[in-house]
Amino acid sequence: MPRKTLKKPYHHGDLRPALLRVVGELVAEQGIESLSLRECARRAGVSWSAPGHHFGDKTGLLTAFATEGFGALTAHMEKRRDEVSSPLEASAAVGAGYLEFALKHPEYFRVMFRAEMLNQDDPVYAAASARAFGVLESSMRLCHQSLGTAAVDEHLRQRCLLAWSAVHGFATLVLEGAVAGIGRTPKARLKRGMELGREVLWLLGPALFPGARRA
Amino acid sequence: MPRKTLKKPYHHGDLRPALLRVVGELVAEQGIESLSLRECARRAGVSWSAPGHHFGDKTGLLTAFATEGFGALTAHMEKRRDEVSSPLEASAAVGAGYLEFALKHPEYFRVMFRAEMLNQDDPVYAAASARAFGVLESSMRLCHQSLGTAAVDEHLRQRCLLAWSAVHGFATLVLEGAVAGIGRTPKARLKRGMELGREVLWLLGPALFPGARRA
DNA sequence: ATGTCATGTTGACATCGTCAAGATGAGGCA
DNA sequence: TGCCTCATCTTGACGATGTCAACATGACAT
Repeated sequence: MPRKTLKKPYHHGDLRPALLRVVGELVAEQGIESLSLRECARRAGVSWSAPGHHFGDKTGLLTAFATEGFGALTAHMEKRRDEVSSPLEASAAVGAGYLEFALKHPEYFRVMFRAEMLNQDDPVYAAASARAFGVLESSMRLCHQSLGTAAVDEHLRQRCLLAWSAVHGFATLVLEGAVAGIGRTPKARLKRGMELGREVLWLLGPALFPGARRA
Repeated sequence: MPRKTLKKPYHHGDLRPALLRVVGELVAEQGIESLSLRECARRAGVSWSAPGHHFGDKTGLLTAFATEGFGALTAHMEKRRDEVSSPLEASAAVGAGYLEFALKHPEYFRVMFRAEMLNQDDPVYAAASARAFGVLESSMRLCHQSLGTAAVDEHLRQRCLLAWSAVHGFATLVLEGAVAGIGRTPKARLKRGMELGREVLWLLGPALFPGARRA
């Protein structure tokens, strides 16, 4: 069976992934608020209620898209982590990777944390988001072990939460246009956001790794 | 003319503030996504398109509501700041006040930063949000001056951004249900969120005030 | 070949945001 | 007082949306 035919066949053949791709396109082009199931269906070349059969409802579609986003975020952080050698560099790379992903793929990032539009009880979603947080946590634990600073840090969870909060908050504020002097185009946001972000997050060092000397 | 009459008069008499109050109620009860102008109008006891005459469109209404929220946030942080004596306590109080406001008034907080639903070019909105950030910035500047640590800190802006990012990120993650072990009811979120938040934000000390010794 | 069932379509309905046109009445001005 | 003006509110209308039920198609197993 051909993947693409000129005469449109009754069955799309690959609708589910196609719809997820379309969601990304539309959110990137026009934002989330104006996203509609019918427009997704139109762009996918399919009738207006076809998405319902694959995702149940709008919440289901966005939950699936967010889940995909968490997978991509996890992969991106792991990739950045594996590009450096020392555990301390790895932690920094994971944090920078988180920010980089948010600024490079705002269409994912903006959906991933919009609880009201998602079904957070979906076990696949929950697992994907937990895995992403796990990358951050494991890199920090490894860092503390390697540094010898409190191999069992009673505050490890708090430090992870602090790191996550800082990087997530910075990304959110930049994406929502709350940080002055960044620019509004995605390109400007990525460039200036990463520059400023590295400076800001670098200051976190003494809070996250109290025992380590500054590099 | 009586403020409230049993027979509803043709003119509401106080519709603008009434609608803003209704927005807060509805967002608190049912979230933002399901908020509709028509339901606001219904609850205000007014016809479905009356809001348009006061706020233009939905974006205008939400922008006005968000502006009100920034005013309330500013007042709350200033109140908490003025309850303590030392500059360092004041900075901590401002940060805790930010978090407390977010958890106590999620109906405001969730709207205030939803850029896509707002008209960020509105000068009143921009001024209100700038004033809120100003409270945080001035308290930190005062703190550094008082501590004598780099009366002119070249990294002051970055440190402000770090503080803002951390407290904003933590509040956001808690509100979006991303932090495990907090609970989902507003009451539980407020209690556990503030407890955990104080612990987490406390760790920021060395990053924000490198010269100061821990209290 | 036959039947089953996932996949996709069509029709219908309530609701929504927004605009234009009309109704109401409070307050200024004679 | 009587009239006029204009901000305020109502009503009517329109296209768009999410969701459901009923129906059509055709891939695949038997």
